[in-house]
Amino acid sequence: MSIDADRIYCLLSQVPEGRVTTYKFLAHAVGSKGYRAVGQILRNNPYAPHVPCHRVVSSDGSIGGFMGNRSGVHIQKKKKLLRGEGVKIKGNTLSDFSSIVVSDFR
DNA sequence: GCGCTTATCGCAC
DNA sequence: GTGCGATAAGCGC
Repeated sequence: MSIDADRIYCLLSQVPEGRVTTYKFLAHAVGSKGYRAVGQILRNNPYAPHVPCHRVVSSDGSIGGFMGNRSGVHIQKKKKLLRGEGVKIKGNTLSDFSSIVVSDFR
């Protein structure tokens, strides 16, 4: 089955500020194991600012990478942005990730 | 305990 | 039609 990109955007859209989600759960939420596919959809991001791709992190709580290449220093800005929303970031990983990760969309 | 490899899905070329 | 890419999980050493 295919991952409904619209579903990804919908779930991500309902994630409040100061909270993040993981590729694994997003993929699982749509009923697929295409963890990478989720990132791929976010990579194109047709919904742009409506879909806070920087709010999506890896299952380990690490930022992983955004904008198609983790080399993007923009990640640093994202981390700071998330921190401004109430998300504490440690290096390349979320400190309170386990406390802010939304693993239950329903 | 840490590292590398395999599996999986979507999008771009 | 093929290849690459924002990951995840498992197996090996």
